[in-house]
Amino acid sequence: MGASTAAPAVEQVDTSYLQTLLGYNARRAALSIIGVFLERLAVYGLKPVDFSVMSVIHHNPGVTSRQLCASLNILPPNLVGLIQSLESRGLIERKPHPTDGRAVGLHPTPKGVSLMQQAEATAYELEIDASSKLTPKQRQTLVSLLQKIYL
Amino acid sequence: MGASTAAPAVEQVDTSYLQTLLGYNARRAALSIIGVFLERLAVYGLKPVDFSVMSVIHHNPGVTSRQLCASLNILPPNLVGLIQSLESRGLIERKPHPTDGRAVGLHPTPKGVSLMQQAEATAYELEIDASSKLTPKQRQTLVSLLQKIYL
DNA sequence: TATTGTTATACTCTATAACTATA
DNA sequence: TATAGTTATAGAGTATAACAATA
Repeated sequence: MGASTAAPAVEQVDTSYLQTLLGYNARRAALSIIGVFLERLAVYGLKPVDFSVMSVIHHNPGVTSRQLCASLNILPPNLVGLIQSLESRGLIERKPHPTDGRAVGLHPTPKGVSLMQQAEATAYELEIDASSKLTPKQRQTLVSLLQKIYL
Repeated sequence: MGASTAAPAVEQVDTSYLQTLLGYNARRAALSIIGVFLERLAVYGLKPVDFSVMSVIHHNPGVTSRQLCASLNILPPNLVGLIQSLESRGLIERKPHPTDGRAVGLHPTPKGVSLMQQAEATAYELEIDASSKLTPKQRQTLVSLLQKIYL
C-alpha cells in the first residue's frame, strides 16, 4: 500500500447515519426554529424561556412558581431571576396565594397581557415560516407525534 | 367584588397553548430523548455531542475539523476540546491531510470503531424505547417531517 | 488576502446545596 | 417533617476576538 491510498480526503461529509436518529433530528429541528424565534421575538425582549413563562402566566393567572417549574421543567433556582425580570418590566404582578402562605400567585398585568397577545401572534407567524416546507396537515401530524415522545 | 373572587388559586396548569407550538414540542421531545441518551450512553463515556462527532468520524474517516463543524453546526473553538479528549482516550487519530497542509484528517482507531459499533447499537435501542408510543411507520414519518424543518 | 486550527475569554444555561418561612 | 421560594455557586454549553501556519 503506497502513499496514494493512505488517508484520502473526505469530499462530502456523510451524515446519513445521524439523520436516522430521532434525537438528532429533534434537536436540530428545535434549534432551527429557536433561531428564528430569537430573531423575531427580540423586539418584545422575550427569549424562548421568557415567552414560555409569560405564556403560562397569561393563560393561568395566579399560577405559582412551583407550578411553573413543574409544567415547564425548569428548576426553581433558575426561575427566580426570570420572574424578577418580568416583574421589574411591569409584565407580571405577585399577589398573595389565597390559601397557601408560602406560595405567591403570579398574574399578568394589562401591559403583560397586551404584550403576550402580540407575541403569541408573532410566534404563530414565525412557526409557519420556520416550517414552510410543511403543509398544515403535516404540521399538525408533527406536533401530535412529538407529543407522543415527551407527554 | 369581595375577597372570595380575588386571585383564586390555579388548580391544574393549562399548557394547551404552548402545546400548539412546533418549537416548544420539538424542544421538549428532544430533551426527553437526550435525557435517556445521557443515561444509556454514559457507560461509553459519550455525551450527545461526543457521539455525534465520533459518529461522523466513524462514517467519514479523514474528515477535517472544519467539515465536522459545518456538518454538526459546532463552532471551531468548541470542537478543539472535544477532539483532544477523544484523541487522548485513544478513540481517534490525527493524520496529515493529503493535500492541505493547514488541515488535519481525523480517523477512528480500531478501539474507536469498536466503541462506536456498540454505541450506535445502544443508541438505536434507546431511541426505540424513548419513542415506544410510536409505531415504526410513525417514527419514520416523524424523522422525515423533522428533516423538512432544518434541512 | 482567505482559511484551518487554536487560545483566551466571556456569556448563557443548567444543576446542586443550603437557607427561611410556612404547611 | 415536608414544601415554596430564595440565595449562592458550580458546572456545562455557546459565543466572539485574535493569533500562527498554510493556501
